[in-house]
Amino acid sequence: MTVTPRERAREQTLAEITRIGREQLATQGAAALSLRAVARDLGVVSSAVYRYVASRDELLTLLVIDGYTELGAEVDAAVDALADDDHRGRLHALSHAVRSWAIREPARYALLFGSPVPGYHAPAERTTGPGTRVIAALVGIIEGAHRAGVLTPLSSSAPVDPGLSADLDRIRAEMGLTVPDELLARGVMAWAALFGAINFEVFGQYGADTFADPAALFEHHLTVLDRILGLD
Amino acid sequence: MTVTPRERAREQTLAEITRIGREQLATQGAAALSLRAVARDLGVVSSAVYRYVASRDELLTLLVIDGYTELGAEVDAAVDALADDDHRGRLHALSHAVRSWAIREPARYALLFGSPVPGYHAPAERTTGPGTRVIAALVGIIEGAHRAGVLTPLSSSAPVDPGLSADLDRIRAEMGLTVPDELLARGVMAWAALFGAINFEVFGQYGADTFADPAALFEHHLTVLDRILGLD
DNA sequence: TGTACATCAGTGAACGCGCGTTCACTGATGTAC
DNA sequence: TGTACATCAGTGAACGCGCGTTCACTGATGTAC
Repeated sequence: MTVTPRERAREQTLAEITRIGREQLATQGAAALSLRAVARDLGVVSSAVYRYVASRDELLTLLVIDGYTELGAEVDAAVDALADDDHRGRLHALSHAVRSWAIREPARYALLFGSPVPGYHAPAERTTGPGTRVIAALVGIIEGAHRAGVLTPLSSSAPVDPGLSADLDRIRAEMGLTVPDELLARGVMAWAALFGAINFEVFGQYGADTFADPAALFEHHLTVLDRILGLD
Repeated sequence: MTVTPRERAREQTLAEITRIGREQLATQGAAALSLRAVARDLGVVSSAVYRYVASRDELLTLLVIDGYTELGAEVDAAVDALADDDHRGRLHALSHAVRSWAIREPARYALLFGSPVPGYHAPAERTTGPGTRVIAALVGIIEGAHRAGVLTPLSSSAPVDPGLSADLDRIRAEMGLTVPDELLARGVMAWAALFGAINFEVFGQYGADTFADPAALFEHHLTVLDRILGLD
């Protein structure tokens, strides 16, 4: 199984194509991503790209996987840099990692978490794995804190609807969790809230001059996240 | 100031154009919105549309305003249907109104709250007014609950960063509010969390079969919203 | 080591398509006297 | 009420543009004997 020069060249070109795709995404947005433009930047005739990528949708899929993978790696690295029992530290590290990546890579972030690209459907069998790394990390933190018994119980813990409970059972089984329904449901809300806050900031929903220091706002948001999960 | 038949016809055609634009949005997405397609549906030659709309961007702006206005009206109606002192009821009515509209009009929702349309910048002077109706209603509910003294104080109320505090001062002045910094900041997070949850549901971030009953999940999210704001 | 053949990257032309926008025009509707 | 002129909605042709994808091809790189 030696790697031939040809194979190496092929991999390099493919990597170059996704690199150019990322750039295109950044300057034009996903809807304007075009194989012809990629070919131009690659210095090659448009049809040549079809040696590497079957279609425009295939390139989008590569970019989706690429984005989820990079984001997931950064999140995991940030979380793992902290001690297992520093639950709040890990939650904040995760949150900061997502926000930093989103601000650094707004177009790729938009591809993953913004409105769907019209006419494109990501193939679940290829994107689900990389696409669930952040929520997996978040749920892992919650599970750890729960097992350590450091989550302050809710004063009034609302019982969970039976239909929802069935869904949560399945998730718990799939991910090997022990957290109770109500806490798991709060975890989902924390996840949505985190990305909602980042969406608003990255997509400019706050308005141009409303918050001079969005980082300070985000820090406050993190205290709210702690509160949602009972991590305070 | 009588309305001439010509003026009436003009207004009707303009309304027809935005109606067709809404349809296009629903089937194609914002990036694919095209004046030529609108002209086709209107049964008119493509250049005729320019009698009514200066450019494609102008049509997008009309659709943005149209969307914010409809959403704002539905939210206001839902909130105002409840008694002034039913703070939690009003918060839930607002949330349900936004969610219902988003699910009913996913493409228009995406135009307002999804990733920015590449190459298009909404003119702030025309969209800010309609675009702030939901947050205005939300903050109004919080202000009312605060004045009524029904918000349970936080066990540990994190002090707010000075830079953020300055921003909040400005907002408070602009909107005529009396809520303290920390509560106002939580209101912003509640706003982001609400839209984050709706984003995930409408944009399919949860995955195809993860939650069989998203309405039940949303109900639980509302209890978390209550908790964020101290409305429980 | 040398030759014959297979593999594969990249070429160039072509297909059919849709887009935004401009411009000179026709003909109907409105207005001033 | 009737005529002369102005306004304006809509036409049709054209501009220059970019797109995804297919296909027969050339020529270099690799492989088997």
